[in-house]
Amino acid sequence: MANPKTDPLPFVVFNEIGIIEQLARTRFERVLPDGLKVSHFSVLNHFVRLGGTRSPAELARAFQVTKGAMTNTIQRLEARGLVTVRPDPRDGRGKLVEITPAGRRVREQCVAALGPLLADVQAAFPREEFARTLPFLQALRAHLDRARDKAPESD
Amino acid sequence: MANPKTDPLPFVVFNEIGIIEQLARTRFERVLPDGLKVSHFSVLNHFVRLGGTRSPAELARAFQVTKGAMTNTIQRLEARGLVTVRPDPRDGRGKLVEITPAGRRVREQCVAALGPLLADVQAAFPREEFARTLPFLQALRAHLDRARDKAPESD
DNA sequence: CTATAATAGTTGAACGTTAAACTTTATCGA
DNA sequence: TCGATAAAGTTTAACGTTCAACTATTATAG
Repeated sequence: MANPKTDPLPFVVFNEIGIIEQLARTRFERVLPDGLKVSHFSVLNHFVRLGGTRSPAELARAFQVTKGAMTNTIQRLEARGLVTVRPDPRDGRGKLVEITPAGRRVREQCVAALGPLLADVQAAFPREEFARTLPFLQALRAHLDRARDKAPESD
Repeated sequence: MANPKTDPLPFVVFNEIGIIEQLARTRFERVLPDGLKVSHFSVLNHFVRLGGTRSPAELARAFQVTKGAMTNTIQRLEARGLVTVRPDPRDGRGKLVEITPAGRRVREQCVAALGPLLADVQAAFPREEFARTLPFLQALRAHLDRARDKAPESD
C-alpha cells in the first residue's frame, strides 16, 4: 500500500505502524478472556504495575484517549467488578478509580493469554531488534504527544 | 503505561505502536478534506500509485481489513464519486473498482493536507531514524500477516 | 468577593472495524 | 456432470473512538 520508492519515508513508517496496530490488536483481543478489549486490559495492567488510585482524567491522559472514551472503559470495567469508582473527597468534580482483586485475577488471565503471542514474536525476532527500535518509537510518541491540546503523562 | 523495566520488550513496543497509530490517525483525519478518513485516503492513494483496477477482495487483503470494512469504504468512496464500481466481466461474483478523476483530485488535496504534518515529523527526526526503523516494522508486519487466515499481498 | 475561565466527567451522534451469517458464483474432485 | 467446497460481496450487530455539547465544581484574576 505504501511504497518507500514513491512515498515519503515517514509516511511509509506510519503506514506500517497502522497495519501492525490493527493486526496485533485483533490477535490479542481474539484470545482475551470474556470479550475484554485491549483498552480494558491496558487500564488493569496500569493499576497492577503502578498501584494506587487514578482519576479518569489521569487515565485518559496516560493512554492518550478522550475523556469520553475513558468514561466508557471505566464503566465497562466497573460493571464487571474489575475496578471500583468512588468520588474524590478532595475534589467535588473528580472520581477515584481503583483495581479490585477480581480485576487483578482477570489481568493475570490476560497476561497468560498474551504469553503465546509474545512468545511467537520473540521467537521470530531477536530481542535486540525490539530494543533498537523502542527509543525511536518512544520519541515519536512523545513528539506527537507534545502537539496535542492536553498535557501528556510520562508513564 | 507500559514500562520496559517491568514488561516484556515486545509488549512495550506494541504499546507505543498502538498509541502512535491513534495519535497519528487523529491528527491526519483532522486535516483531511470533507471528513475523509484514513481508510478512504489509503484506497485512493493505492490507486494513484499502482494504477489499474482492483477487486474489493484484493483491496481488503492489501490493507488487512475485513471484507465488510472494505465494502463500507468502497461504498462511501463511490457515493462521493471518487471511485467507480462495476461488475467483473470475468467473474460473476466479483467487482472492479477504479479511481475517478475526482478521486485523483481529492487524493491530491489529501496529500497537500498531509504535507505539514509530515514536515513536522521530518523536522523533528532525521531521515535515518525512519530508514533504520522501517525494515524491522516491515518484517514485523509481514510476520503478523503470515499468522493470519488469509494470504497477504506484497503491495 | 465575585465574575470568568479552566477542569472533571457524562452523554449522544457519527463513524470505522470486527465477526458472523448469508447469498451468489466458481472451482474441483469423483 | 454433479456435489461439495471455496471465494466474493453484503448485511447486521456489537463495540470503541472521536467530537461536541452540557453540567458541576474548582481556580484565578480584578
